[in-house]
Amino acid sequence: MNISEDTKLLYYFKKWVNITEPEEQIILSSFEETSIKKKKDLLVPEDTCKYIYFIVKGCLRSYFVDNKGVEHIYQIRMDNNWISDLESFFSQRPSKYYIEALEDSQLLRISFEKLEQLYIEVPGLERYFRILFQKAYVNALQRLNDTMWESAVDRYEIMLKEQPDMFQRVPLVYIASYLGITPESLSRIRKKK
Amino acid sequence: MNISEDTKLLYYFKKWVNITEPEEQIILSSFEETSIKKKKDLLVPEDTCKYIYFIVKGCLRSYFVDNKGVEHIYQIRMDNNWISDLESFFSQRPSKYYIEALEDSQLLRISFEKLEQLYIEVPGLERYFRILFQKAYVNALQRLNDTMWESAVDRYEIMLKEQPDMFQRVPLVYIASYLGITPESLSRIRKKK
DNA sequence: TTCATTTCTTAACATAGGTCAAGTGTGTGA
DNA sequence: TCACACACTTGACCTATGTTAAGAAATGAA
Repeated sequence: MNISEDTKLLYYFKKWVNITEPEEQIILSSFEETSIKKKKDLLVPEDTCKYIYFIVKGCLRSYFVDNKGVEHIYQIRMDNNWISDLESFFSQRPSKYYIEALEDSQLLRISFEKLEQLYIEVPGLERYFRILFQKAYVNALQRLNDTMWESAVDRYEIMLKEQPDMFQRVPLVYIASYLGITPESLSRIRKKK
Repeated sequence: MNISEDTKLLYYFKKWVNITEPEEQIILSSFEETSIKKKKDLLVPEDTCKYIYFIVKGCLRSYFVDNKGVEHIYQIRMDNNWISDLESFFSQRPSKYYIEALEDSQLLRISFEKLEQLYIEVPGLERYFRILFQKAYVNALQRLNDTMWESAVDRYEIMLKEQPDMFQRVPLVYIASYLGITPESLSRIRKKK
């Protein structure tokens, strides 16, 4: 693992919990470096999600395909975020989702078994992930409220304000799906500005 | 704290983590019993949410009021579930939400400070809440997907199947709002059956 | 540099669900 | 036990967004 990658990961852990020197080594040895090319899948339906991934650099989406064959994106994640199918990962049962790279991406991954072991060896990480999921849950509820009660126009503007970088790196088709609308609608919304 | 209440709370902790005898005592002494009458508020906007509540028995909703004065319910919780405004609780900043009792309810509450202390005294609880938030997050994403991609009819049917008890105890106006539709639409959906 | 593919836009039309307004029951507090 | 608020329904009409279909613009591989 090179310097920039491990300092990045540890930096994000240390933002929320104290990690000792020896713990740092245990953590670093539990993660594996991996990379994935644009348009390749990290996970496909029916496979069990074996890892949680920290995105060192890159961009990925997770989506499912409904019974009419339409793709529905529920997450787009970029640098310094985590991506996985937690439902499959924690139950260790087959996933319903795809995770696909939208850019060539560098990742750090940890397996289910290693993470369980790490929680025991470095109790601070249990705290880190408690806080991470807590925040993720609060964000998901906020996004749920927006989806239920804000118009497509307002959701677009919220996203434009809160994640402007996505509009630089992600095709609008995907952003439309993430917003819960069609590409045609997004196009109309953008035209009105 | 009476026997049925404390066994209930500990039962739910023990479902996911090991708790020793002395730890049980620490936990029980950190929670306070409280109760609330139907239609009373546990939390109102601008107040900081001081507690997380475990619902021993009862039913509560949390909602916000938009700038047109319309109420939007984002959670309805009944027996053996937790309720709070986590955003306000964890940041200890003013809330945007109401939490209101839909039935006379018995609760166990723990304050922010006590919980932080408890995480240190009983590390297993850090694990318990990590797992709790993890599951809550996965559920919130599932609900988000349903809201974005399923029709109102399908969402109604999913809810009818997964939370049939709510239909026995909660007025349809509130269920409609929770589903993200108007009471009129819910009425029409039910008529078609 | 060119062709093919992907991405984005536009327009005409369709529809789910919202809005407004007017009911009918029904439970509960005076 | 009366009345009044609350819960729910119904109908007419409206609007945001979806659907279908076509083509323009941008991107990238040969």
